[in-house]
Amino acid sequence: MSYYIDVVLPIPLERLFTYTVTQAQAHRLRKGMRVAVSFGKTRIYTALVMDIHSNPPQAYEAKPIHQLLDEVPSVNEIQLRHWEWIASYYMCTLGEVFRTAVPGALLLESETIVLLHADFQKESIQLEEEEEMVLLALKNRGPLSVNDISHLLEKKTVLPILNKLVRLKAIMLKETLVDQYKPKMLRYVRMAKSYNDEVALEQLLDSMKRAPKQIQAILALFQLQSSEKKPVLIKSLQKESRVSPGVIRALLDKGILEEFSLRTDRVSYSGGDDVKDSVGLNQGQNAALQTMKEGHNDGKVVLLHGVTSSGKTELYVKLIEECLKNGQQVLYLLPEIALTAQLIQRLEAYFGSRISVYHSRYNQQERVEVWYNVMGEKSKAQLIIGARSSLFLPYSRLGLIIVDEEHETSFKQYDPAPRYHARDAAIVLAHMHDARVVLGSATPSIESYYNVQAGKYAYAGLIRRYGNVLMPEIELVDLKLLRRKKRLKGHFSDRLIELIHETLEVKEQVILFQNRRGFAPIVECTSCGHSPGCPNCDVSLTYHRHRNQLRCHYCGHHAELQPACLACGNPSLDTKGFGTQQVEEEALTLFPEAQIARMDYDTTRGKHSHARIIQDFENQEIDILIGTQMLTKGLDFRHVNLVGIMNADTLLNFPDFRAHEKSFQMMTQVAGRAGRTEKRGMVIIQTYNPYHRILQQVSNNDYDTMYSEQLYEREQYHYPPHNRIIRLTFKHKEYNRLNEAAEWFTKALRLKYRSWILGPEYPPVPRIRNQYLKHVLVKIPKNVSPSKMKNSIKRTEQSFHAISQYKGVRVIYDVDHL
DNA sequence: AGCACGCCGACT
DNA sequence: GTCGGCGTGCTC
Repeated sequence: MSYYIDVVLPIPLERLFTYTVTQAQAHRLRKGMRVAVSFGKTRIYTALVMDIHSNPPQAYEAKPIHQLLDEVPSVNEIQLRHWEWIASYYMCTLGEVFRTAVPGALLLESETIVLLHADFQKESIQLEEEEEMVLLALKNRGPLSVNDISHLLEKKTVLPILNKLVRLKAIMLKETLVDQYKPKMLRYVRMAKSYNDEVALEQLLDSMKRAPKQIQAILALFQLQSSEKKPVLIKSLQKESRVSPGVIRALLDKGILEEFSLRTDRVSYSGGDDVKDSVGLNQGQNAALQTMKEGHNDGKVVLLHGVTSSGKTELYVKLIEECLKNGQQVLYLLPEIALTAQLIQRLEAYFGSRISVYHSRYNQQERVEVWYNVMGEKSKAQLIIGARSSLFLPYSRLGLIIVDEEHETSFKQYDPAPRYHARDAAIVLAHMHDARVVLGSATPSIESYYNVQAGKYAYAGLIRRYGNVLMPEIELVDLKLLRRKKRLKGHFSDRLIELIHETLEVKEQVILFQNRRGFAPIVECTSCGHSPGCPNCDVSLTYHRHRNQLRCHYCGHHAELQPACLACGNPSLDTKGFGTQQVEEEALTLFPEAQIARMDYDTTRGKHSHARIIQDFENQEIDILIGTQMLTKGLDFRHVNLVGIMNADTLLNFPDFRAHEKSFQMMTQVAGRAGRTEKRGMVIIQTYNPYHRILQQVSNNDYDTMYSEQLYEREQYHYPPHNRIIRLTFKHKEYNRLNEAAEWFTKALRLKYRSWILGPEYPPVPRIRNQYLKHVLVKIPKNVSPSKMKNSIKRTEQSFHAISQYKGVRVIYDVDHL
């Protein structure tokens, strides 16, 4: 009997692929194990076994697999079911989910290695210069990768040359798997076995009378062994015995000591184990906890709606505690890596060594370690804190998922596929584990609140700040009025300046929020109106002052700022709009004594720069912190008493049906940074439109009115949460072809769904990296099942791609687009 | 996604 | 005349 396996490959292909395996392999293989398979002419991929059977494929001959990569499954059944749900719900392939879910280091790929052919007679053949270079390099440096050779010859396409050399039997090509994961090994020492009994040891020491340093080292080793009761690191022996490395080397060479290596974890908790019990809760918290538990007992997702600084974390701690006690795993999802540092610090106090962190700034090796620790149900990975990708770890006994700041849009992956929403995918995952879910926010998403109203989710509220600290006082400042009265200094109203002075005087801190980065987004010629744009993307370039540069935020293109307008030649360029940089400069002149720092995308590129700014601000080495969205993300600063929102209108005027919801959330969140201790904080919102509904709702902290007004509008226009949406993006480098293609697709959809299809429309930036874009928005009617509608769209795509002119047009699906 | 095969412009 | 561009199709 022959055996076959169906595997999924980490590439965007719809189908599974079938390979043959031997009987022995078939018996060892199980669903979820990795195998290396050759795919196509040259490549070797890591594939995942989905099925083992003995039905030979009809239309082709299956290839044998290259090798097994696992003894036990790397991916469990629940994960696979979860992946399948993601692939079907978010309209992507299982392979794309596979690629995103598994740490890169577990996905071995082949590399072509070039070797010299053993019995090649060089003299007999006349070779080209480049061919000679390759052979010489191979002779001198040994086997090389194709990449090395392309470096060597300083060109991209080297395969023709290599193929010719292969034909001449001068070289050979070999595919090798590169194992990317190397466990970190530490070097230890111990006495060689032969000296384990006392007699031998005494003899040894006697014989070493003339090597006092060596004796010193051996004695130190014994001392360390008895005091530490665990293997002794070579490093620590050296330090403890205070001998030179040579002495230990000599002992190792003589065979008196022997070296061994142990695998160690790169990521481990270094604090002590003196964790504390969770604190008592106040009355409001207790009531909320009770409600949450009832909700969970009804099998519902719980939305915890707690105003900023109301002590949501303590409630999470209680729930986590309970779960860990039952030996279950807990996942704590955060929207941004930026938040983790502060949160980890807080949670480590309770859960110490049971915490593992997982996010994209971790390197591959670290991620694999967390993966295996979760898989092995290790206690050090019982509580996972991470960004959305930590959803994919191999949990086997998940008891609780907390989605903190659930309203944050960064939970949705935008590019590449799978374009999943971590909050929603977490709820599905929890369901598969029969685990509980808490969604926490001070400003819940309309979607989640809607689910509460619909009775799908349970609701728990915390309306008071912890320690009865008052909610900040919010004051709207009318910029229009002030401008007329000439009471504006740059972008600062006199009221804001006054309050900043007051705050600085009492040594409190100020946060200024400006929702734009760069010095001035656009440069414009005042005589002809021309504004320099990006050559690859249809967008104006942004002016960055520190390098006197114009940059494109989409493709990274940059150019020097020209002294004169390129269109009309007049030296009349002017900057329009303003960003954090300009606010910073104005602040520097207005408040020369204050320490001022800026935090935005530009100042936080480095790995730790972000953490450093936060740290400095916490330590009150910074008085005024100016920043963008980053500042809204749940950071907890104790000495901030004034928050200034420089211009609320840039938020409100965003052309998007969620703009008002987002503005409310963002302003409420920034406002919440003010006054977290006894003193009541102050928030100044500067606007040209102080009677805007949303601004009124922000200043009255009136979530409910905001919700019902927004919901009403969304219902009118059939937007989420009332109707689900899918956004289709068409992409091609030819303008006309793209237009025709998008038109064709939209017409086909309209035949069936008529008014539920919007577009096609150009996005705000209609060309990125020389590719034209067009959007179509599909609203799913209430009486149509989303999965049916998705299938129908996919079928339309098939007919679409069968048309030869449209073959090269890419179609991208974004289900539940934000 | 890669990669090979296959057909048209600028050049040793 | 070739080298090399990327359009098209296939991968068990």
